[in-house]
Amino acid sequence: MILTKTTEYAVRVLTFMASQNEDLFSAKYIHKQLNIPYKYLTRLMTDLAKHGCLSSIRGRQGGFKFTKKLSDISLAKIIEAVEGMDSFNACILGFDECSSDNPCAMHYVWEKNKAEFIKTLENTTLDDINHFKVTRF
Amino acid sequence: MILTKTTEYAVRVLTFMASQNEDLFSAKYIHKQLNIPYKYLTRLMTDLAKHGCLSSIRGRQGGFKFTKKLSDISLAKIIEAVEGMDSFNACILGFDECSSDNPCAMHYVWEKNKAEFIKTLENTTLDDINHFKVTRF
DNA sequence: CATAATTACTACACAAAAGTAGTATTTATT
DNA sequence: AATAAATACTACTTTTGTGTAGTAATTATG
Repeated sequence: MILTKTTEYAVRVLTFMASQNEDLFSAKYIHKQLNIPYKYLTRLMTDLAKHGCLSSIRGRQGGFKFTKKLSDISLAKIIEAVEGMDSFNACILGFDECSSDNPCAMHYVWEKNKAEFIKTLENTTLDDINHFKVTRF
Repeated sequence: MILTKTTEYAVRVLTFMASQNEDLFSAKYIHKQLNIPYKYLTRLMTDLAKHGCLSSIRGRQGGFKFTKKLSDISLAKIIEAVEGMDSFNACILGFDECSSDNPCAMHYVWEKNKAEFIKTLENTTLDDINHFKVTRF
């Protein structure tokens, strides 16, 4: 597995929102559009709001919206908000410390791919993704 | 998360065995050396044997050993035996089908890294790893 | 002011992964 | 033949991630 289910949801929600020409989105609406379990989704979005990926507005006619620029929200930030980037920064074999000085069996192999991947996650923002071809959320 | 805990164990066990100048290894010995829960380990190793990564020898003085060449056992094979390479081949956002024709939001971003990573997993064998610097198993 | 529609919170239920325990089976040693 | 040491199998327990349910708090609308 690469991303947890919850992170999948988070990315789908945020990229979807970014792709629509709307300001405010209710959890109910997103639930219907993306078919993500409603209650689980509300908790996730509240969480994303707490981590600064979104702003939430309570009460009737409330919902969620971006207040940050889309170009300031990277995939790495989203992942960090949900499962944490440690999933990727940490040693792939689970050792507490792992470095070129004291490497695990996969250190060398994973080193390069990891650096590339993390760089991509850090450099790719919702704004970038908005310019890609995406046919499903 | 990249690899499941069980896959971590599998890689640690096999790379460790490959690094030692021994023919036969008991689960008990590996448990002591690598500090992996004994019962869980025996099940895993039996499983690895069933998938052809190892051969098992029952009875007193029994144990596990390689019968294939180390250069024939790739990381991809090990992962396939435990969690399955689908973890990596499948769409990173969990869609059943995902292609350049019908891409998810991360398709483009993950495409290149994924290809690289999988190629590395397929091309790197226990024999290769044996030639790397590894200080911990 | 009452109601309705929304987010926020809390507790529980379910499922999958990880770990534990006990027994059966096999085979070398005595 | 009996014992000991190993793998093989099966069932159970624990932990974690995912999903469900109900209620509280907030705020626009009538």
